[in-house]
Amino acid sequence: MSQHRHPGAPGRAGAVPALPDLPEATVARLPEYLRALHNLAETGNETISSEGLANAAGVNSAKLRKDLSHLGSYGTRGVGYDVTLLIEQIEYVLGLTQRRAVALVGVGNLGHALAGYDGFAGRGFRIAALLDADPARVGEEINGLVVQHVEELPRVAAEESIAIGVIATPAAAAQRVADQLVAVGVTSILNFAPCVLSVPDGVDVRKVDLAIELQILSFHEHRKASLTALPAAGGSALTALPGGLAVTESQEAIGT
Amino acid sequence: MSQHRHPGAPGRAGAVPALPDLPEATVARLPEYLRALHNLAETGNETISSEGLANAAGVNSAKLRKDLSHLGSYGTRGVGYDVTLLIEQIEYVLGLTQRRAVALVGVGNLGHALAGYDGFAGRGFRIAALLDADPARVGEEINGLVVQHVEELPRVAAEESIAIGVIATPAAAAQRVADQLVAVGVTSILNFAPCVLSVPDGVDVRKVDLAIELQILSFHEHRKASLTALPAAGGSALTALPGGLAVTESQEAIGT
DNA sequence: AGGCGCTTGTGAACACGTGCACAAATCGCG
DNA sequence: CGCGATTTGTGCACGTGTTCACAAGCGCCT
Repeated sequence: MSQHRHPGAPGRAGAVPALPDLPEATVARLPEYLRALHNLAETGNETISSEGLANAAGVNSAKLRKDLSHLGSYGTRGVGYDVTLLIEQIEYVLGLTQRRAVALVGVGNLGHALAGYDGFAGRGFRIAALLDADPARVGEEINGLVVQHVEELPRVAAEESIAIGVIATPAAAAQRVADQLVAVGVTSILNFAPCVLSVPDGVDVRKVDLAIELQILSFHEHRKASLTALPAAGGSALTALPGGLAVTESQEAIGT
Repeated sequence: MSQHRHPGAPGRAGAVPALPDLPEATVARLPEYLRALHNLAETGNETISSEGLANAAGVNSAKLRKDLSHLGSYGTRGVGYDVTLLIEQIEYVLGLTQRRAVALVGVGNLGHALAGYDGFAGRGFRIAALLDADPARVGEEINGLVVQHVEELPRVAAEESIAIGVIATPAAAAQRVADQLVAVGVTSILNFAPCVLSVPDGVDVRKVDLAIELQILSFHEHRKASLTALPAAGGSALTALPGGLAVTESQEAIGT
């Protein structure tokens, strides 16, 4: 039914949607656009200009247009983009038209938080299973799901057709878990453990390391401190100990 | 005091360290190298070749050498890098020689996990304060810290000389918190809320959005599925409405 | 109907990041 | 003491991503 109405099918004649292989940088921004679009839709906007959407997503408008053009975009010159249509477009490309099942391995500190994070359900994902290697944690109920032993993974994967695995274990256990996930057919892994995973070709791994993010910020702090210290030429010792420069430019922030 | 002994001071004559402004991509990898180096140090390695370290960090060895060369690196040809020295170098550049104080705002689901995350303490950071806008949460003790009301931020910032703010609030509150952080002199923010923050120039914001990571993975899943589906040339309708294609190609992953 | 203003889509220049391949440097050994 | 094995540091070519600037297209207003 109504292939033409469905967001997925590009306007072209061809039958096969054949995802254009988007630049990786573009893919990484699409979710951001999607979130901004959902906000706009909720506030009653029917169309949005590239400029407006770019602002909402925090990017350059030319970049946004180029990104959207990659997916054969459906903007109208002089008007902008149809918000609903664009949402459907992007959700199709990102493969969010089906709700993907996620298995979360490692129900420790972070795992608990992830299990309870409502941002997943709202954005196309369903946590289908919680797993842990620690028998003491098996049986615990979190957010309506019961923690199962990680050895149950093959059965769970078969039942739920798991698409994505999330690793929230300590670093020492992560590689082993990754191997187990791969063994049951998972081809996408989100790794929160601070370590490098080796996986076969065809398996995608994305890594999130909270400490790394902080360290990057630390670098910029360090750099800013060394720069502001230079003109004064005063103390290199001070560079290491920024007491409280503070408030001066805070007003600038408010102008939204 | 002891500028010369400090790892930071490059061997050159000059007094001012004057951080070379590294390529952003390099900065983002340095923490990874640092982690790998700490592992190596623990397992008793005194030196490491670029090849070895590159493997441990999951990057190309040429890239690693170029990265290290940017910070005026201290490798020895024919031998490799002195692990301890390199650790000191990188820690200096990243500004980790001083332990930076972090204020965490938003002690909900995720905030709890972050507050308890031991990866911070081990890597140069100290959570100096927990803050929340919800009076019901104020007073709660997490990991030895008592949650304070977010209005206490100015006092806390003055006492602890907060360098970095972490926002783990709902999206609706994030901009307001960011403004407050900026107002007390914080110039680096790690934002977990799914929204764009606007901050004045000179303030760095890094964003971590768990759902976005999953959506990127989802795209690749979708793409992989559409590729394996193509040879079959079966149904475009099916591609657009993937009712339950699922598992078919799962075996492919196993071939290491 | 026609013109005008606005917005998209994109060609082209530019900046940035990556990877190869090799010369220069260092160590260990005979 | 000199030679060969090894490994760093880097010049260069390439690919990717970003930004500008503008022609083409669309709707609205007169």
